[in-house]
Amino acid sequence: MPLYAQLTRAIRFAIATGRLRVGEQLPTVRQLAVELRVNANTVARVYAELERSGTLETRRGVGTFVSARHLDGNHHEEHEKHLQELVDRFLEEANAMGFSVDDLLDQLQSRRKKEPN
Amino acid sequence: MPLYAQLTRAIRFAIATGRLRVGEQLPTVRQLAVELRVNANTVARVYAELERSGTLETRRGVGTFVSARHLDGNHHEEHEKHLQELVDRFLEEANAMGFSVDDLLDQLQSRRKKEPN
DNA sequence: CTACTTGTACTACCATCGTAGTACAATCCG
DNA sequence: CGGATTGTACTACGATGGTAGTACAAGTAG
Repeated sequence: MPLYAQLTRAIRFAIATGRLRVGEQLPTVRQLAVELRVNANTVARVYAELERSGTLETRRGVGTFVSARHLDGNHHEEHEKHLQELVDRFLEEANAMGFSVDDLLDQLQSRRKKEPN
Repeated sequence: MPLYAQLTRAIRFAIATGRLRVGEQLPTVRQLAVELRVNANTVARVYAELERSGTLETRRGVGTFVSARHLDGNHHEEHEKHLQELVDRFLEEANAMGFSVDDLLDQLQSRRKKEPN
């Protein structure tokens, strides 16, 4: 998995689990780049993408921060839509492999007990 | 989505839904290539991959056929394993987006009523 | 054996993607 | 204003992936 995708996922996860809170500042593009031994541009792209999707806010000369936008109602609806799309892709793939919705449900339910997220 | 992936999926689907039965012959590599306006090699790669995974059997000079192997017990176990892997990937992605297993279950269950596969 | 049909190996080309390098622009702060 | 800090645009390079072209190999059928 490419670096930028890993980073995106990591930040999203940190926010989703509360390890990064609304308003909190993220490391500077360059700081994080050095720390991760990655080009500054790669970090910048991630920040930019997350800004487009409304999870971050960036102010030049200051830094990048966790946006509050993903708490309002509109964003919740969008989030729901993303879940639906994810499930769509999932179903399609499973379908091509010959699995039914019920198969998936069974499998998921057995996970629920093992690793309750 | 690349041609070879589309084709793979289509064949898998056809077999899973019974539109292609065990023992039945598939079009020749070249036939299908012409029909789909695709290079013969692309079709060949798909056939080869499906043979490796045990869904097809190929006999030079004769043709390619739907294998019976995917009906036996071993293959069922493998199939199960693939399902687990698929669910793993799915869970990881959903997790990175901040969804819990329960969210997914809800979403899936609402699908079950609408499009019963 | 020979002609024909089948799948296959090898190669090369083109597009796309991911990343890095460098130079630029906006903002802050003294 | 002017230096420092922030994010950003542009470019280029390397790697990978997908497809096509061509030539080959294995098997069948007469």
